[in-house]
Amino acid sequence: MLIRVDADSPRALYDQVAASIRSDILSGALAPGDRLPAARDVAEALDINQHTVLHAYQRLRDEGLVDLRRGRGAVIAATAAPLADLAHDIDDLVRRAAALGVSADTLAGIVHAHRDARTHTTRPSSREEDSP
Amino acid sequence: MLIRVDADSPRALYDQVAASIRSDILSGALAPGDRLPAARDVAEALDINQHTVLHAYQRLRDEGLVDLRRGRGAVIAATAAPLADLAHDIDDLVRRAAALGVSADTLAGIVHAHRDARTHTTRPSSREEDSP
DNA sequence: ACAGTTGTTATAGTTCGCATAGAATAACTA
DNA sequence: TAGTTATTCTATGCGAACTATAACAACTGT
Repeated sequence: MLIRVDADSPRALYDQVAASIRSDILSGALAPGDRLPAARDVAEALDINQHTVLHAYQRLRDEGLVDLRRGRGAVIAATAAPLADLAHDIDDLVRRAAALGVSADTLAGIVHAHRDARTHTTRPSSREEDSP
Repeated sequence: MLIRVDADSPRALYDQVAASIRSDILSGALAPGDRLPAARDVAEALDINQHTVLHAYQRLRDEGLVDLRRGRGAVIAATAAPLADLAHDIDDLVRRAAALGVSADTLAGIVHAHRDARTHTTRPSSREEDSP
């Protein structure tokens, strides 16, 4: 497995590291039980700070994707298994969106907002669209 | 239409405003040709700065969802039409992910990373998972 | 032509998350 | 016991986000 980050990207470094690992879980390159390299090693290899890598690891832990135990390192959690099941569906959606001219960036924003999709409040407070 | 923001959310205010409008386009509450309220008015109603609202509008313009012209205001672009076509698919995916215990937040991260899905580099650089 | 509306641009200050650095500590492995 | 690795702490620099004011340019309606 290889983690890539782009210092020029507007995206936070820790977020890029986490995304990179998520992708590997999604593609099956990383499976439950597999061990991630030590944060120190990743940091050195990418020439970034150890804390930044650990930040990514801790975020993945919050998402239930990895288990962290000091002395033992970071291990892909069993909970991560369902993620691979979504791989095909996600790829499909992204592809279909792209065909419609909707970027993955925009699509991600929509998915992100889908937390309160059911409590969505579109109650009209003023009229702006009544006449041609 | 009603725009909601949460000052305590870790998400940027301008991003919340943009997401709120995107949702309304997605649900059909806003259609091409519809006019958004003036940035000044939205800012006053939400008790935030005018620039923050305009930042959201400009982001939506970058995504091709709205047209901005001074003196005339912000209007939903014709390009935004395909977005509604994705509504059902997105809802499906989010629901399926939730059933698997994958949060919309995590899902959004994955979709976001799908920009370089085809040039993805999982070339092994070291061995960590060869034996039990 | 004129006044009102609305996005655009500019400047400036505050707050806060991100990233860095160094160091000490606790849990696990061999 | 020695080595590995995540955890926690303090501290600093940087930039994005947000705010506040103000002037300006394009468009609308009268």
